[in-house]
Amino acid sequence: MGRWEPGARERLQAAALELFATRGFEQTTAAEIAQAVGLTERTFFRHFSDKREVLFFGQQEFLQAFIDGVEAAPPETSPLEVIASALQAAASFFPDERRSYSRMRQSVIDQNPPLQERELHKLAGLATTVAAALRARGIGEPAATLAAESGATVFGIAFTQWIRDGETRSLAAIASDVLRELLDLTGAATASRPFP
Amino acid sequence: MGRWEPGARERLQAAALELFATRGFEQTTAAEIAQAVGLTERTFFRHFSDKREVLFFGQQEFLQAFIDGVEAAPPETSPLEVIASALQAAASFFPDERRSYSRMRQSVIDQNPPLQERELHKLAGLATTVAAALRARGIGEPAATLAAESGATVFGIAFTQWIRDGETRSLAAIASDVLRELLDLTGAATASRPFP
DNA sequence: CTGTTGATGTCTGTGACTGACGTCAGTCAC
DNA sequence: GTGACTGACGTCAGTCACAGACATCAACAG
Repeated sequence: MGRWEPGARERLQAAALELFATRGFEQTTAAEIAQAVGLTERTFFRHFSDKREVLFFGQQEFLQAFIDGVEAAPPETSPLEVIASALQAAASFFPDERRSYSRMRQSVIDQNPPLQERELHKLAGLATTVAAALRARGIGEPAATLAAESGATVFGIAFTQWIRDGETRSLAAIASDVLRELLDLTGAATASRPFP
Repeated sequence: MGRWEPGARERLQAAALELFATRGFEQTTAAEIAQAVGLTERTFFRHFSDKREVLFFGQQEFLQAFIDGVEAAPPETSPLEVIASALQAAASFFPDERRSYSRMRQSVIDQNPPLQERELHKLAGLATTVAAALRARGIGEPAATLAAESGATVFGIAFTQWIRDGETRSLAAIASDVLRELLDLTGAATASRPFP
């Protein structure tokens, strides 16, 4: 056994979520989180660049899943089909067992503007990365960015629906539905062609 | 003459942008901004809820323009046509004279993650408000949110293009083009109908 | 047995932000 | 004209997020 308990980062993340959920984000200091797992404030900030990051660290695999989904699509696939593939890959990172945890986490975020800002920033980063992956497939601008941002939007709406009370469908199924709705929406507009 | 020079808020905003542009956002303290216009730090925070807000205060009219554009659309208009109307209305808030100022401001934001987070939060707030306006017109979910978010995305991409070096088209023209691209993108996907 | 390394603690400082309270010019009632 | 009132500001003191510098100590390589 080492000098310290292993998994300091994970313990800090768990303690932080619990404290944020009970006392609230602002009413919880970084020192309190650290103390709750037998560490000091300084160590907290060694693991997380700032207090908010404790709720967002470790999303690298999720982002990678999204990218993998992009690259898994066969060549010459239309941008939105690539996005559909990416959405399915990303959704696999949120199996139903994770739903209740996600719900709790999201309720904390929804109650704190600073956390919402960070979440939006992460989502924007995702869109930027996906856009780059699309460009690497030969898709030009602004199509790549447009498709990537639309994918992020669809994912966000689907995720919100996934954690709603009473929702039982899988995230993959919901995401597929939402993407379909987006196509219907724009399809309807394209059909009538009232745009200059 | 009063005891103090009038327009404290505007003077603070101007000084802040200038200092952020020269020294950088992190290297500029709120106290320095205040001192630059003969005020104290405490007064700075009376005008702006936090340091970042000095760059974002006063966007109420812009948001209102967007909403006005939504409400100006004739009844029974398809969601994306409503968005097109809103985009045109919003674009009128950025005449060409404002381009160079916007460029400077954006370059400051682009260099500072905390400012980017705030900007995304404001844009998300815009989408939320527009979605509510669409729902008030009888558009259901998720169509309303989807359309509003797409509108925000289009505006964001168009604005980025409007700011680019060498760009001479008006924001309204660019926004119109980007929206057209979005329709082409989804239209192409809808045409082949490869989605389940 | 010894040098190095990695994760941690300790100490100390800066700057964002807040609450309580004091100040003073203009304004309005009387 | 005088006094109460108000709005915009200053002063003071405090909390907390975060960062740099340095010490500590188990583990591990040699």
